[in-house]
Amino acid sequence: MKHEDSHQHSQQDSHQHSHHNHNDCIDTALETAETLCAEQGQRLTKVRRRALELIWESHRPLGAYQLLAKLAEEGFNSAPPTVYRALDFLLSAGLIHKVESMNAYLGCAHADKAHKGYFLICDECHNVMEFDYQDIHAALIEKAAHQGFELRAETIELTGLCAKCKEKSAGANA
Amino acid sequence: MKHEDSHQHSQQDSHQHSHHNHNDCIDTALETAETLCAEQGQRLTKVRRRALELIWESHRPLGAYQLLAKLAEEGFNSAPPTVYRALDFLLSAGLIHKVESMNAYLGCAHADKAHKGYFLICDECHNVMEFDYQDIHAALIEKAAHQGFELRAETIELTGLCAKCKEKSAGANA
DNA sequence: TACAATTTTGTTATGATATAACAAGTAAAA
DNA sequence: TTTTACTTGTTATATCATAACAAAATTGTA
Repeated sequence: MKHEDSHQHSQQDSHQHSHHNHNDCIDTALETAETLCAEQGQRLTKVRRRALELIWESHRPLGAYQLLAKLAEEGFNSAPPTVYRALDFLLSAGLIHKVESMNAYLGCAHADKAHKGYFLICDECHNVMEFDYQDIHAALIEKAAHQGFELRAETIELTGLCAKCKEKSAGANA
Repeated sequence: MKHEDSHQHSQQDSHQHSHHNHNDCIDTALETAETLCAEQGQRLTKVRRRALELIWESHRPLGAYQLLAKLAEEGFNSAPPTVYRALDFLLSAGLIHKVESMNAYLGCAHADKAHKGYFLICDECHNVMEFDYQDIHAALIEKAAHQGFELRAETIELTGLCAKCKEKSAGANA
């Protein structure tokens, strides 16, 4: 069974933002974004670029209006279409994912790879891990095809308890 | 590879409701609901029961406000909490599923079986098939566990083109 | 450059989905 | 029958998202 890459967006378990530094991820993501947009003749404008950065800077999936507030603080227009347009752009460029069950948006860690967004979402700390699982993808395609269904997009969102929170709650019970 | 049951909720491909008769499904679902609620000491009140029926009568996942309108027509209270309370009850009893990517609700065809709702959603006709796929379920549990994650719930929503719509569009191109 | 075409952004308004909070009613248990 | 738990009514509001059209910026082209 082939192994898959995974990406933990946060290293903390409280609701506060803090010193966690994943600047490398952010830088990489932004560079990838620049490259992809350039290749495809897409314009990564100021507001789109900044929206993408802010999404990456968040340790958790970010709601549209949370993002809008951050943008507004920085002098961007504060009307909803501003943020939804940026989100639409980033989504269709494959630079972010929408977590449907949270109505929130998350930076995509492998925008260059043409993949599906599979997520593990912790009920407790609300951190989200993205994972890529080729076996499941293949099985779903096969399964759909078996019913004559041509698969185009997948929403795979798994909720439960992450390792840290499981440990913590076990500790609390002991 | 083991096979799984599936359930096609609609037999038509237009947006209109019509003579399609899945009264048997509805009757079975309602009986199951009665039984399950009785067993668990839950009260399937008038509005909850009627909400469940209306969801089943729909050929597609039903939005909360669509359902609310139908209930209101029949003399039930027309304020949003009425419908959301009924939906919450039915969801937690496992009698319906929420399709997150559509913000809509669907009768659950195997409420008695304790399963996950996996869906195939046609982009064209918006019909939804529920399917149950033990292999994928097992693989997901294993995959999550491998990262120390304890899985509690799964949202698996696959979109694309159903057999009928694929046929139709092929016909149009010929 | 000047012009047209295209894309992006600004702006106002509204639609769609969902919940908070507290009062009143109803059914079940003691 | 009184208490308790649960369910429903009611008003208000929070949250998520888009329609429609005007203005500005960018790009392509003569």
